[in-house]
Amino acid sequence: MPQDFNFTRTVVSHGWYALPPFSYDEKTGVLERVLELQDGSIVNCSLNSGRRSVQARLEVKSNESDQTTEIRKQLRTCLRLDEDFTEFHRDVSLHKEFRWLQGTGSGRLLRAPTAFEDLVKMLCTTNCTWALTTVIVTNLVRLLGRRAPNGNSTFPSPSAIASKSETFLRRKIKAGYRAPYLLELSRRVASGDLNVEAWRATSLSTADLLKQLRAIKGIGPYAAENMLKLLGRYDHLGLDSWVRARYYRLHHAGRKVKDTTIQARYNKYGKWRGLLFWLEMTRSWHERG
DNA sequence: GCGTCCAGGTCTACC
DNA sequence: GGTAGACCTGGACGC
Repeated sequence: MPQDFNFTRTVVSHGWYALPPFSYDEKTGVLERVLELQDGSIVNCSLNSGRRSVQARLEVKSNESDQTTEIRKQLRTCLRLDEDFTEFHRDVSLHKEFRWLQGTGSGRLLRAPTAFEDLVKMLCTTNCTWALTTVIVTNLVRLLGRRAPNGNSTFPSPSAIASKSETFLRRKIKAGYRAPYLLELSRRVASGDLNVEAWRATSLSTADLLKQLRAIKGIGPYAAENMLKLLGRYDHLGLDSWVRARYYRLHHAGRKVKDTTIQARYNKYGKWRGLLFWLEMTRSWHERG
C-alpha cells in the first residue's frame, strides 16, 4: 500500500462511489462493489480503511487463490494503487497555495474496473442532473447487469448493452437522447472495433487520446477531459456548470468569467492542472475524510 | 394535479 | 471558427 494513499479521500474523490455497482456507507466507511471475474463468477467485495486511515482492508468471500488474485487486481485498479503519485506530491509541495494538500493522501480518483464502465458513466453525466445520472446507471445495472448471490448486480458488459434496442435504452433505461450514443459505443466495443481498455496503458500523447475520446458520439469536451483524468492524464480541466459555479464563488465572488480565464489560472501547474483544479473545487469533500 | 419553463452537455446545420 | 436550435428528463414554479 503506497504511503501517500488515503482510502476515504480516494473513495469520495468524486461521485462514482454513489453509483452502482459501487455503494458507500459514510458512517461505517465501508465501500461495497460487485465484481465480475474472468471465469464468469460474481463476487461482492467490502472495503474499509481499517484502524489506520492509510490502509484498506479487503473482505472477500472467496477461497480460490486465482479469484483472490483477480479480485485484488481489480480493486487496486479502482483505487489507483498502482499509480505513482510521488511526483505529484513533490510538485504540489512547490506551490504554497496547495500546502493544505500535503500529507492528506489526496490525488487518486476512484474509477471502475474497466474503462468501458467509466466511459458509459461519463456519458450518463452529460446534460442532466446527478439524480438523472443515478437513475440511468441504476437502470443499466439492474436491468442489464448479472445478479450476484446477495441480489446486487454487476455493471453490464458491452455486449449486454449492445444487444438491446435504442427504444429499450431510451424508455426502460431512461437514457433519452443519449440512447443511440450508448448503443453505438457498446456495439463498437463489443465488436472489437474500439478497444477502450487499451487507453489505460497507452503510450499515445494526451492530445491524441483526447482526439480519440472526442471521436466517440456523445463525448464532448467536458466528458472527454474528465475521462482523461480516469485514464491518468491530468492536464485538462474538464469544465462543467458545477465546477464553473464553484470556481466563480471561490475566485471571483460569484462573478462569471470566461473559460480561458479559468484555464489561464491553472496553466502554471503543468500536467497536474486538471487534478489540482478538481481538488481545489472539492476541497470541502477532502477535508471531511 | 397540471402545464410551463429552465438547467444540464453535445451534435448538427448554418453563417 | 463561432452560434443557434434540438435533444430528453427532472425539478421548480405558478395556477
